[in-house]
Amino acid sequence: MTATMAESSPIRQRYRRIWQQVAAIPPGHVATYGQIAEQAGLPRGARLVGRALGRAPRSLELPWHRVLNSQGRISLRKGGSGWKEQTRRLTDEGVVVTDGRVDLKEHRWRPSLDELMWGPAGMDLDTFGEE
DNA sequence: CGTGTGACTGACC
DNA sequence: AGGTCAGCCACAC
Repeated sequence: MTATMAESSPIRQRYRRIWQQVAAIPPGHVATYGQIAEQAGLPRGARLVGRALGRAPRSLELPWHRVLNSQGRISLRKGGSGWKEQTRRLTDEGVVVTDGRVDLKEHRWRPSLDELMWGPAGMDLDTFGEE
């Protein structure tokens, strides 16, 4: 009972919606915390996105490195291991990163209406838990 | 239950 | 461009 309640708690559902949106960011593109929050139906939930990423199960293998702040900058501690890892992952998929900063005008993901409503074709929603 | 703390943001200066 | 600040919301103490 207790476990079931925790699994379907409101906050847990919000996390799953956030994880789904992050998983939908195409390689070579980026999104902002605020953008992911909005697409997940959580306006003003940018901080929650950061928290959700930190709590995401490793098994989901989320492309967390494609999420940047509103200025297109990496939000992890500059120069830290996470910062370097994010820079490397982005660079590896063709995103130009200059001193922890990405040009949103060039790399920002702009989902189509269909993607916003149904998610990218072929995405397995079951991975994120029951809905 | 009050306080402080962030993988945040937009408004101001 | 760079610094402050008040909202923001879940969470740790």
